[in-house]
Amino acid sequence: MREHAPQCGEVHLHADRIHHAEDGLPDEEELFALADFYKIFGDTTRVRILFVLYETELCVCDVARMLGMTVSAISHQLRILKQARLVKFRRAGKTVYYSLADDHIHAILRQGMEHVRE
Amino acid sequence: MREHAPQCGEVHLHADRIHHAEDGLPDEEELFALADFYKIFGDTTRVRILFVLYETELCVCDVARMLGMTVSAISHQLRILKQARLVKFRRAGKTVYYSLADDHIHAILRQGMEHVRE
DNA sequence: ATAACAATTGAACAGTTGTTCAAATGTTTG
DNA sequence: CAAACATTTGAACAACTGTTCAATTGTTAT
Repeated sequence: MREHAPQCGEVHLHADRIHHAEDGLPDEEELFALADFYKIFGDTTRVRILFVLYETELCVCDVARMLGMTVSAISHQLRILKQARLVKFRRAGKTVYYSLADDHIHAILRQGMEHVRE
Repeated sequence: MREHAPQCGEVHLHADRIHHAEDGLPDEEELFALADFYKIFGDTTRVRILFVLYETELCVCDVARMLGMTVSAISHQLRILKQARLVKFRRAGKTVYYSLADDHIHAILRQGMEHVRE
């Protein structure tokens, strides 16, 4: 990244277009944040976790059993979801219950699903 | 994946919750499609490309110059975006012009940006 | 046909990511 | 305090991803 870029011969012709395209561009920081946000949803395990949490809170063990995966694998992914503030948790004795962080997340999942179903 | 899952002692207590959570679950195929869809947006280069195409069509060379990357790298990513039907293209002589596939994509980008800006 | 240029493609490489396994926390109960 | 259980954590490994480089395709002009 950030090497000196090549030049096609039509720089002059496209100059106005390039200016136009550059005007409304979100800054780099925002684009990074956006990509990072999408990255979280871009894994099947994480999406599956989010959907089993759609209706109700569940403990790590239950999620693991429902998805047919190890508790460790789920815990690792829940940590990522937690850091991204997509899920929240509460401790009740030995067990930890996870749930979607807020209704905003429900909305995002619903929209995503609608888009896929077209 | 798909190994035999562990069991926490509280199976009985959580049984109803699990059933509830399982009911509305989208099938595996849809979840895969959803994750794949998000995966595309989960890369900084691709998101940057989509945003420079937000206002106007551009040729590969212009995109490369605007993002300070090689034509080859951009072309590879455009292929992915093309396969995912996020961009379309038209050929005009030697140059190939890319643009967002339809207004739906504009909407998705707008929404994503709003979410990041909170 | 040949040269020149835009774009695409494939292989290789480095960096990242998700799962597993083993060990460690934290919490409750005897 | 020790035992039992749910969860977390770290290291290691395999699989995947994005970029680079070199070679190729496709188009136009001479």
